[in-house]
Amino acid sequence: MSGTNKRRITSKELAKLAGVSSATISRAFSPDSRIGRATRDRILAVAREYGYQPNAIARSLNNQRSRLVALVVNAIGNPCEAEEQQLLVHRLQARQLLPIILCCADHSDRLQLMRLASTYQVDHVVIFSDMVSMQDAVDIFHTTKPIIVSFEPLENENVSSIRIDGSAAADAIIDKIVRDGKKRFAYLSGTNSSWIDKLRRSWFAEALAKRGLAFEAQAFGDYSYDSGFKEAVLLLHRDKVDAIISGNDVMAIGARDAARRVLGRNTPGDIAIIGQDGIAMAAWDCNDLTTLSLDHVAFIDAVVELIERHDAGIEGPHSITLTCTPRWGSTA
Amino acid sequence: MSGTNKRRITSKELAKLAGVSSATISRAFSPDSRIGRATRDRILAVAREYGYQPNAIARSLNNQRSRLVALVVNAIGNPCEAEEQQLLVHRLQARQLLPIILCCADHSDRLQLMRLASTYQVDHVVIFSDMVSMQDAVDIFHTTKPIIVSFEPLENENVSSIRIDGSAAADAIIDKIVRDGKKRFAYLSGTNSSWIDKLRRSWFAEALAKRGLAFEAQAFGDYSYDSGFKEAVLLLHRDKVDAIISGNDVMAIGARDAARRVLGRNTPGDIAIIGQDGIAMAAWDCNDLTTLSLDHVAFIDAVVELIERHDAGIEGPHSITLTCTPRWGSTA
DNA sequence: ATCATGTGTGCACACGATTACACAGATGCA
DNA sequence: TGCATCTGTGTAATCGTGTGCACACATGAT
Repeated sequence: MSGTNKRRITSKELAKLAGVSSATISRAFSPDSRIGRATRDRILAVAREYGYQPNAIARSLNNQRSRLVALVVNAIGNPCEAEEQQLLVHRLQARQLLPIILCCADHSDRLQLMRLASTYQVDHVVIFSDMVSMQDAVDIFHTTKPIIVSFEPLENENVSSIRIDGSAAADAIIDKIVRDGKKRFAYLSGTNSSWIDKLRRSWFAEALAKRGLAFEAQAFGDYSYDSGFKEAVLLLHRDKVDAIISGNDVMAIGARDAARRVLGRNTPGDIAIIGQDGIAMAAWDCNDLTTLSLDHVAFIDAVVELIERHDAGIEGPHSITLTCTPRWGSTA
Repeated sequence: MSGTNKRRITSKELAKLAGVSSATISRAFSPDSRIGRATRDRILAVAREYGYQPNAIARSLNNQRSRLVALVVNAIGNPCEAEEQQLLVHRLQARQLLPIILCCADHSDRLQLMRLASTYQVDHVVIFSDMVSMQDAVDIFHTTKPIIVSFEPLENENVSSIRIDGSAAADAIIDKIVRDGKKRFAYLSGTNSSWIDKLRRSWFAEALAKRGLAFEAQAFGDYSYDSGFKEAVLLLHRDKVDAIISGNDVMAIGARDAARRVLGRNTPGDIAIIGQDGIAMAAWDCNDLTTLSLDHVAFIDAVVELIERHDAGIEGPHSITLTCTPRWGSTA
């Protein structure tokens, strides 16, 4: 019984064992279907005895519903996304949905991967990555009717999206930095020019413009600690800035380390460093980062809400807007 | 054509469009099957035109191979595992295998989740979590013949495992700490008593025993930064230890912060702090942790190797052993 | 011309479940 | 009793592919 690798038993075989038809087996496993109380109990007992469980692949084929959800992410290790991924996976599993992770550095590989996932007839698609074009996604997943998307809105009946508004929080942060006397601002991008990167940058750019200021320097990293470290050295040394707005928290930590270690500058006195995301690590004692943070729970609540509407078959593209708040630390 | 949500076209419909039978369609998509060169080209052209792709669910049902792989993990955000998860996901995808993530805090929920995944006829199972009993795993996945397992070896024809040996590295690390004059050692566990936690602890315990020493204190965290911080305060204040061996790197960072911030102690002078895992963050300038590290690439190579043997149908339980090495930082 | 061989295609069934439909028996009501 | 209604079960079709078998045709050797 335990550990032996017999072939899995099928519904037809179980039917013979229980002295019923395979249709009745199926009914015993469907919560609300016409079946006698006694019959169901007997079948479930026999099923337990022989370790029977309905084959989800066969069921999916018949149902036209796979209960699989594709999650397209930039990276699994990346803390910025990991916390949200973790939450979402839990929420999905509570709804008996299984997440398939699609994660790819290269662009054409990513499209290939999305096509592969689409052949598995996934019921929903959640796109965390800012590297994928929504139009590509729509083209590939045009059968799973609406697709759930973070960030990038697209005028398409099949796309629901979550919009993020960080302008008020950025304004509050810039306000404090300016009052502290900082004058030369730099923006440290996470990618060359993704949709979300431009959006985040614009919040701060507008806050600066309102005060007659602008970014005096611009650097491009790749969202990693190392790139934050390296670019910060350049910004501080070459451009002599005294405030760095980073595209995410991890690069901000790298920048802080660079300022402290390589150039002997301290925050917030010599230089202000601002993160974005509000990951747990930002609040660690050794970091204590000032950051524009998004409520991860609210974000995932929104994703789940969109998935539920999709599941319920409510028509039309949906959109939910979330606003960010500042987290005040000792780096600004 | 783009973004419209027509129903996906089936092989039978495409057959009609291309003027062949559905069997021929199938053959056009199977790399080595007897089909005329010209016919295949024509079919592929028509398929591209109508956006046809074979339905993987139906294929899985027929094939008895789903090309799905279940990954059982403790947490997605957890950096200790995330780097390996990331690597593995890439390697799987290169082999056209799709990873399903199973991630659960609660024990009975986890079993439930594994049962759910098993109904999807996953081809392989990789268990990263030290919280799941191998016997449970074997019972649940007894149809997917061998299952791939990290860490815990189990005498079972269906289980292949990867063994980790950190004894030599632990010995080298203890050697240095003892020479530095440290005398009172504490072990900071990540879980109450998981298999891997006991194993890791034993490497250091033996190294101490060899020198006539032993752990004088023991604390239990949960692999998180916060628990490392909290438990370290107790260990340093109550037990007056001067060396802490942590079950992973993240808790070690928490312990270091606690020592520095709450009690004003510095490493490695006042106290030695040792991590385990060798995650990228350990090498960040702000951390520079001394840690017993495992080569993640080699680890994932081993996992993939086991999966390939499984795929190739090579019988028998397999096992691969990896050895750890020390990473020297400024915390010991 | 005959036969062996090889190539390309269609037919029909299998994979393991769900479900519309039909039907037998029980129940209720007049 | 006669008829309508409801309950529980079986039959058979269906979901979309893959593949063994049969067969038609082309090729080549004798």
